[in-house]
Amino acid sequence: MNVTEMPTPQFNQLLSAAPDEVQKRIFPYLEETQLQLGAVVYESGAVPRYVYFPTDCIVSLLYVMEDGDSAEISVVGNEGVVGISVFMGGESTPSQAIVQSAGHAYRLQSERLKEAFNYDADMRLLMLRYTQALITQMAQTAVCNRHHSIDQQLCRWILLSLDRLPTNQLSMTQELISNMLGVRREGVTHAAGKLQDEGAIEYRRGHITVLDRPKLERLSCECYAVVKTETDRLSPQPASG
Amino acid sequence: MNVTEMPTPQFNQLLSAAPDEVQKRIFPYLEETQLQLGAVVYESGAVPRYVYFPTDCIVSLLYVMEDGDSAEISVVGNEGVVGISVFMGGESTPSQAIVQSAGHAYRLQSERLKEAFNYDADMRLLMLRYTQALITQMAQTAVCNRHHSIDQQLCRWILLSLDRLPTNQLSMTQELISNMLGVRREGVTHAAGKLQDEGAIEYRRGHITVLDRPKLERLSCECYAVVKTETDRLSPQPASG
DNA sequence: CGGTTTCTGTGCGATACCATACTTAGCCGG
DNA sequence: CCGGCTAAGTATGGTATCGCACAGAAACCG
Repeated sequence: MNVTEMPTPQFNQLLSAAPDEVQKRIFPYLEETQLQLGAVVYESGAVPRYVYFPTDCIVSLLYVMEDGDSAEISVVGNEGVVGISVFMGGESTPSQAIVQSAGHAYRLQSERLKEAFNYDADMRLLMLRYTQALITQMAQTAVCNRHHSIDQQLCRWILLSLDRLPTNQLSMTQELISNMLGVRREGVTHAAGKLQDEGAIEYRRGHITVLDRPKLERLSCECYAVVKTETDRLSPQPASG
Repeated sequence: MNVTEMPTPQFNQLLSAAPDEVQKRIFPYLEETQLQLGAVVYESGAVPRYVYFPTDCIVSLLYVMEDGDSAEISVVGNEGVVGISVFMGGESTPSQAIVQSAGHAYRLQSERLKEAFNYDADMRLLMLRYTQALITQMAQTAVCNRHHSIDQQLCRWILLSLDRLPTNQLSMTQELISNMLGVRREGVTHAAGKLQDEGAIEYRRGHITVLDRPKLERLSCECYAVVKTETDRLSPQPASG
């Protein structure tokens, strides 16, 4: 896939799996957008005017605390949508959505998704099953934060990101990763150094290349597998046509 | 409230706020149940046959890891329902639900809730808004696990429990609390000792009495307030009639 | 090509929490 | 009232992570 070209809406799994009738209704209103690294998709407490369906970008849901410390709650790629609070009925959420890996997404006016959600039972099921996968991810993040080492969490984080990208390379500084994991930058340096020594990854100034994915999976805690399995289970079957 | 008597369904806020028509449909099928401390309401990965609407008990959603370590993901009292995966469409979840404070709940066959959910848009909104509050709680748990001390987390945990009980006393051993928080029992002993020295709580063998709630709120991290505010915001207005 | 910025590596002390082992104390049943 | 059990307190040492300070190195930019 040439990342400078806008992929079609089918690259987002939710849009792709949406019922035909819903596709007819909302596809005309989808707007192609390019999301820059670090862009804030929505702010904490704000009512999002648009929801975003990523195709080749990654958006992180982040909670930023009063003292500026932060922690990633979950991550959204082309398997999902940013802005579930729109159809969950709460409008806003206390978290923030920021672009973790630049790329493209389709945006849609919140109201249009809400309509489709209320109008079509299949669409609703699709969105709710995705939401449940997201819930699993948040729950597992809580567990992981409690019990696992930075090393393990870094593995989990890289793998989750990798699953949402077409390449085996992440463009991320250790500083940014540390913000996501909610740890010090030095901690990430240390963990990444170990992974490099082990030959699992290679990195240089803002770029991580995964060399040995199986090794990364072995070094990760069980949290990655749990999230992955549950996300797959709850994902729509790839459209046969 | 006499805890040996079964409260009416109205003691659960979701049942109480359910649309009249839904109440007519499902109330006849509600079954009073008594939940013992430690009872497993549903197992990880199982498809729950019943959902539970607590009235004066507390149920914790817990994740238990391969090595036996555990962590509480969120907590459900009379403001909510245990078994959201039933209407979210995923059927099962990787977490476990266990009774953290004994008491009563109404149970309902999962299918009946699912029907009501699909049948009635207001009911759906009610359940989804509650689910969003639950999501906030999980997200905040993740953040809290990452950044806050055991002392702060204990305060948060006591306050969240207190909000779901009619008294200012919790019947909990430090051992159980440590399982919930995912820390060692000694850590809880230490933190609880400090809170007692400060005059915020008093405890003896399995019973914690809150003496100075405002102090507890001050000693807690911001996480409690965030969850409380968001839960209140998303809660149904108390039925006027 | 040289200067500047940004990213990464390292060292050091502080600390919160863990693991283990053991002791003390409260509660309950006989 | 006395044993026994379980809950809670304490001691010691180890380790992961933090906080801070700074040094080296790669990319970038005129």
